[in-house]
Amino acid sequence: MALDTRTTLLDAAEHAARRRGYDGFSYGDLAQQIGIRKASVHYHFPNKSVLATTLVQRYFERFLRATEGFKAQHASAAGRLNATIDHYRAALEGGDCLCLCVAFSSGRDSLPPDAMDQVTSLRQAILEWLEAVFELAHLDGSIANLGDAGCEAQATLALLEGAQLAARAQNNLVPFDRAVQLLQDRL
Amino acid sequence: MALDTRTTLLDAAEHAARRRGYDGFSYGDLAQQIGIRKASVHYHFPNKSVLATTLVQRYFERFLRATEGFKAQHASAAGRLNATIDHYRAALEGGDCLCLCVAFSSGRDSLPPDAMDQVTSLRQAILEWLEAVFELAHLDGSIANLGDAGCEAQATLALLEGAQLAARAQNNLVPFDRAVQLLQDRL
DNA sequence: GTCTATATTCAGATAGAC
DNA sequence: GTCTATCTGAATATAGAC
Repeated sequence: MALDTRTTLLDAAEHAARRRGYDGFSYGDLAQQIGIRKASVHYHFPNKSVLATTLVQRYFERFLRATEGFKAQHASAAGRLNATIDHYRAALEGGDCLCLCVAFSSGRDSLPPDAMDQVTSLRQAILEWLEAVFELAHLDGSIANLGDAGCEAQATLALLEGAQLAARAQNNLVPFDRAVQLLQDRL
Repeated sequence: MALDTRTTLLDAAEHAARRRGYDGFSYGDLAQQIGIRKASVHYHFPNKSVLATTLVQRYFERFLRATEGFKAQHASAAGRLNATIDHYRAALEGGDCLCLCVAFSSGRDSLPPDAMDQVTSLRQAILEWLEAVFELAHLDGSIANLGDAGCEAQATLALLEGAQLAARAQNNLVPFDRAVQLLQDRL
């Protein structure tokens, strides 16, 4: 099934953004990668701000679908947290691809405000998901050594994003796995 | 005491790099900020790669001096870890300034290889410092709920760097404080 | 929808005067 | 050490032909 140009473009842009950040890819790069001219990229996304916003929106929707899947597949808090950890691990693609939230947060000042607002919303949604998981854990007892659900959520998101940075800095998954091991030991 | 131009330049560059990443500041920015022309910046640092490498080197030396201070001032593992957390908190400067390691790691692909090598070394030194702290904790018992020192070190670095990202995304220190609270509860 | 051609702006960098 | 002047390349973006 051949994808339309717009989708191919979004895929290429997302991958580039997650590897090199917002400043790190250009319309020229994207055009060359998918075999059209950069003026044609402007036909699909009139400017880079629109492209970035669309990118985060699509990423956001995918995240919501993913958590719906986790809820359907895992009844316990431990199962849902484990699935979330795997999600962040898989996003690394072996070690050189950050989650879009990390890639865009660190370059915050260069990101167009519209796109940054989207990132903030996404971040909030991730925190809410994690907080719900830890609230469930307080009921089902599937995670050891529980603290306040809000703090656990903030700490877990920080751990996952930091672990991604570490993996990327070394270009392999070992630092990620070591960083999350103590959390997984509680499951 | 008036600083020499070179030092003023390094200070401005470090601040800019930690706010906007490697791609996010230019010789023109620096020149304007300190009131000289950009050709004069090239006199002090012939190219941006040299500037970046110098920046990380200086940051590295400062980190080593900081940990020496922590060792002198705090005999317990808990005291040393708390000082390290404070160090990362202070580096945020209220919420819009990342540690150089985070700022440069996320833009890895655009960073000149020499500078990236320096970042890798710095990262390694931070991990060794944290690992030594957790090894001491195994002896002095000042940190509760201890796991393997290597994993604790990786997890702590990830937590601190992730907590910085969270604080920066929201432009205030609250997410940082919430993310590290459970760790501090163990001290 | 995609192209050529072009405008504008800005980046990193160098030569050479003072 | 700092300046003016200039080069080169690349980025975002637009106009208009096909």
